[in-house]
Amino acid sequence: MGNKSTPGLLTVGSDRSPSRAREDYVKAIYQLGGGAPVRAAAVARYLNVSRVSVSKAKRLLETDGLLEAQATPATPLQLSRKGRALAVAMVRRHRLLETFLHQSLSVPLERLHSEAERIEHVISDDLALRIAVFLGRPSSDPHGHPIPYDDAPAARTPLPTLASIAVGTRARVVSLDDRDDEAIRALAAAGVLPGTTLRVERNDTAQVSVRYGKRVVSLSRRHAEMVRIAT
Amino acid sequence: MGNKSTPGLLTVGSDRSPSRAREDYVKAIYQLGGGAPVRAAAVARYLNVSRVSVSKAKRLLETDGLLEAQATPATPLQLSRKGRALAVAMVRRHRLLETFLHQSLSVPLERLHSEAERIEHVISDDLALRIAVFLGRPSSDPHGHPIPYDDAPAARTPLPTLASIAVGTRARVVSLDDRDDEAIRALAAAGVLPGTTLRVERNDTAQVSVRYGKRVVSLSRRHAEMVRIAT
DNA sequence: GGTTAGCGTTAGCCATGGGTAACAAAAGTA
DNA sequence: TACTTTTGTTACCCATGGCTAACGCTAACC
Repeated sequence: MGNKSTPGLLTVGSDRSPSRAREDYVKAIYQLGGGAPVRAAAVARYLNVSRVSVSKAKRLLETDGLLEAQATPATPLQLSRKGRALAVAMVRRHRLLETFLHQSLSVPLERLHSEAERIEHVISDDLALRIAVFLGRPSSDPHGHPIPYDDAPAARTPLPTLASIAVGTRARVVSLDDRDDEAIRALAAAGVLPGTTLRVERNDTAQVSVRYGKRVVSLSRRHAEMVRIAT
Repeated sequence: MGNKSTPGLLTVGSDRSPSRAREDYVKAIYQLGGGAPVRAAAVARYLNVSRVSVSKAKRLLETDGLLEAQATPATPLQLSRKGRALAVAMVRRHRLLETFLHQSLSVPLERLHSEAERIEHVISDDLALRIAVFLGRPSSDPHGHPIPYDDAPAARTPLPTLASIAVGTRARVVSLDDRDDEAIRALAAAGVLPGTTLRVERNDTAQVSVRYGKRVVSLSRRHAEMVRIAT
């Protein structure tokens, strides 16, 4: 019942089933580190759970062979080969689901994440593949994130965000962080979507203004930080 | 861990999350009684859980307002208006999912049930509606069961089964019980599918033989009991 | 060096889901 | 009516998920 759920970020969903919890931890570790070791406390913050819960989950995940055994308790968490494969499978399912929900069922952009978040835990890999085929094996989801078809760690070159760009620079929007409904709604309304090419007009601590074509829009810094771009 | 799971029947799935369990109980009560009161012991048998678990679930369901309050402990379980609405929504989601999985993703008939069984607990009503629209609001699922679009208790006139028919009678297959993979596979292989018109050639305690067109197939009595027909 | 902040762990509690054993009350059956 | 089976309940146990309080350790910070 106690579900604090910060502003827009990941809300684990109050419905914890055993396998669902494991998958959430594995996913979190993967998202945070992209293969690299992650501090347990970071995972706790990310998932909005106590450090204690992470500590307990750690044991279970190790038993399941999803986590590399730790040398000392303080060693950062590292996914095992199996854990990484599971994480990538989750990401694949998530992005395929988002793509399907958006393209075929017209689910609005800002609702994709939460809807996919629940379904991704219950569909089989076979079903995910069938969805991929149905969609024609799309290479990226509606938020601009690449869809990994094999278990490769998905070369995570962290692109710069719109907030980190100097005034005057031209950039192409690559992807939007999909976990914040409100931000997505605002960005979509402003026309800042994957594929859009724009130029930074202003960039101060509070606001980032961008121009594309004839239109100039102001984004809050928080929103600008959720936009990944390529120059 | 202890999951006995009888032959092919409903296997609750070891992944019990709070809401999932509630929905399974409500669905079971609905499927067994079709609106009429049901004995708790029957529910226990149907879901492969102990009577104790049902007894405990009863309290929770009453608290949630899904069950009508009982006069005496021995009173059969009866869904409340709210419980019935939930049950019908579950059935609707289940059948829409099966239809979509079969028609769009070509998931084989005998795997539809278990796949839909997991997904139905995590999709929103809005999503179910979108799927319905996507499919053109089909009136029945691949097993021949009607899809309820409103919350009407879905007039359950229990059709006779193929096993209860006298030799020589002509009948049209209306639906197949979708919960038994093995039976579905056998029936589909034998060509006994919703829509097929056939005639009963033999009907004894072990076997039921039917003819359709030039083909004559023998079905085990158990399988024949899973085929609902109209004469 | 000392203080402070952050991290991971243990102990103890709550709720949910599920199970046995045991028992009294109902329902069937002879 | 008397005996047997079925049914629902209570008392206890187990595991999972999560939480707070409290403690020791480590690593910055002054």
